Formats: sequence, structure tokens, C-alpha cells
Amino acid sequence: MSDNRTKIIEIAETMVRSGGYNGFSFREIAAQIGIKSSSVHYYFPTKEALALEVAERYTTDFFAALGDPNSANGATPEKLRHYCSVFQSAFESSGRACLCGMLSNEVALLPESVRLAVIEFVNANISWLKNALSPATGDNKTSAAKTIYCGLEGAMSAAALTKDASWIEDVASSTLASILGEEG
Amino acid sequence: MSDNRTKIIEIAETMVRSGGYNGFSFREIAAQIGIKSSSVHYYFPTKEALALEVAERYTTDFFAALGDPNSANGATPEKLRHYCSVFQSAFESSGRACLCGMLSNEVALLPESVRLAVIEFVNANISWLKNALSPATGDNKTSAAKTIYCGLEGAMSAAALTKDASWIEDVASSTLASILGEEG
DNA sequence: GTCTATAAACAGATAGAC
DNA sequence: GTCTATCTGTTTATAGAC
Repeated sequence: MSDNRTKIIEIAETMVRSGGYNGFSFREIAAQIGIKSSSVHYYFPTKEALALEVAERYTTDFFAALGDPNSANGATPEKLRHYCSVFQSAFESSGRACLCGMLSNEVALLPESVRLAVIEFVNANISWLKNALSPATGDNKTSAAKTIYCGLEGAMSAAALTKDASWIEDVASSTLASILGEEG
Repeated sequence: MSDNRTKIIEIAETMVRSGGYNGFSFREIAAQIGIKSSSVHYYFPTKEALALEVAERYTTDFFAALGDPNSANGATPEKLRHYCSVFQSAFESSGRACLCGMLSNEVALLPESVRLAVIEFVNANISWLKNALSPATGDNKTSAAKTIYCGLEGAMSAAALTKDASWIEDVASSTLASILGEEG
């Protein structure tokens, strides 16, 4: 695996998380590495191919950080707090919003393959949360999962806008308090 | 007020809500009206000026739909349900995400005046919610307001991605149930 | 108020030399 | 694997005719 190939994906991720799908270009990625845009095309024939690989790598890394929701280690409260902390460090290490949260808003201009990758990220988050929630949540498991996920995505967006990580902390603790409270 | 001026703002709003700040162009707006891009420049000298007016009009219309949070008509539960319904109809009438939620993610590429307009929208939402929340919420009023706002923004984004309005319904009812439950 | 014409920059993408 | 050169189309924006 070439070093430049990895650099391209990393720079592209940063740029997408700053300006969305239309916010990155082969020319600017190349300039940041010190090569020409045609060399970027050597690794990724099209913009769609590059964006897709960025989304897939982001999803892989994100779920690697999350770990197994069915793990015997830790009960529901610990698992949910861990989930929130992954969002928090995703923001704090970059000062940027979630890649897939960013792309979600841009459905209309995404190539089909990228759109499907983003939907996959969302579905995987809901699944993870449903597995982490204890049976006591009952019939509302899906709603609870959606509420946690959407709250954190919205909080990351507000945190990026205001450059203030406390949005994520506040939303996380408030949301978890009510959901865990209901579980007793 | 010229008819075309209004059309320009309306089309620009639709386009920004589809593809963000980089997702609209003078040429395409002109084409949809049936004029030339130079005629769009007659009304709005720069892209920044147009985007700013779009954001301001969106904010004005949004808070007109919300009404006065201090109104004597209706208690906290009714006010909060009304707040959620405004997000819901903003999605259902367009199938698109929130204009300011969209732009929030794109801070890095926004002109300063537009960035400030988006922050103003966010702050105004938090203020509205804090006024609508009953004193019983106590010290956590700000966190509760942030949680409601971020949850709905995230839900609008997911709804736009999946073309499924139920995200907003689910997050709204789940979030309100816990906050109103805490208030007794 | 709308047009033509144009500028200067940038986009994604390709062909072919080295 | 990286380069030069180039194509085609797009962007924001301006000058000036009508």
C-alpha cells in the first residue's frame, strides 16, 4: 500500500468533513501532498471512487472504536456512555463534524454508491445502539436508538459551527440520563 | 419588490438545502427562472450577499411559524409539541433538511456574514426553547433546549437521507416524553 | 431590468512521455 | 508512480449595449 494513497484518503476525509462532497477537489488534495492532480487520479479514477473509499474507511474506523455492543463487558449504561465518548473524541481530535452526518444532508448531489455507504453507516449505528440497549427499554428500542444517534449528530454539527465541544457533552448527558432513568 | 428577486431567493433556498453553500450557482438559478446569470447579479452582487439573504429569510419565516414562546396560550407541553411540528412541516413541505443545519456543517467554507447568520439561528432556537420550558426544568434548561434542538436537526438530516419523515416523529416523541416526564 | 460578451479561475478527467 | 499538457465544462464576477 502506497504512502500517498493513504495520504490522499486522509486529506480527502478532512476536506469532506469541512466542506462536504463539493468541498474537496483532486487539485487541492494533490497540492497538499506536493504532487499533481493526475497522480491522484492514478489511485482513484473518479471522485466517486475516492469519496466511497473515504466513507468506508470512516465507517470501519468508527465501528472499530465502538467495539462489540453485545460484549459481556459492561452493562447498558457503560456501553452508551462509551458510544457518546466516541462521538466526542471524533469531534475533539479534528474540530470537525461527522463525515456521514455531513454527507447525509447532501443526498441530492451524492453519487449512488456514496449515498448507499452513508445509509449503511446510519443503519449500523442504529443496530449497534439497539444491541447495547437493555431489554428493559422494550418496544421503544428503535426510537431510543434514533434519539441518541440524531442527538449526537446534531450536537456534532452545532459543536463544529460554534467551535464548542460542550454541545456534545450536554446533549449526551441529558439524553442518557432520561433513557437510563427510564430503564431504572 | 421585483418578482424575480423573490424567485431567486426561493430557488437559492431550495438549492442550498439540497447541496449546501457550494451546491448552488448563479447560472443554475438563472436557468430555472429563464434569465441570464448576469441578471441574478443585478439583484445580488455576490454569492455571499445572496446566501445571507436566504439565511435571514429562512430564519424570519421559521420564527414566524414558531410564534411567541412566552405566550400565555398553552403550557410547556403544547409549546414543545408545536416546536417539533414546525420542524416536521419544514421537512414534509420540501423533503429537505434544515437550511441552517445544512450550513452548520460547512462552517469552514462559509463567508463570515453567513456564518454569523447561522449562529444567530441556533442561538435563537435555544432561547426560544428555554422560554418555552417551564421553570420546573430548573438548572438543566439549557441542556434540555440543546437536546431538543440537536435531536430535531439530526432527525431532519436522517429524514432527508432516507426520505423517511418518521425519524422526526420518533425523535420528537421520544425526546419530549422524557423531558415532560421529568417535569411531572 | 435584461442582455451579450468576456475574463480569470477552477472543476473532473484523459493521453501519453518518462 | 509521477509528470506535462490538454480537453471540456463550470464557477463567480464585470463591462457595457439596449
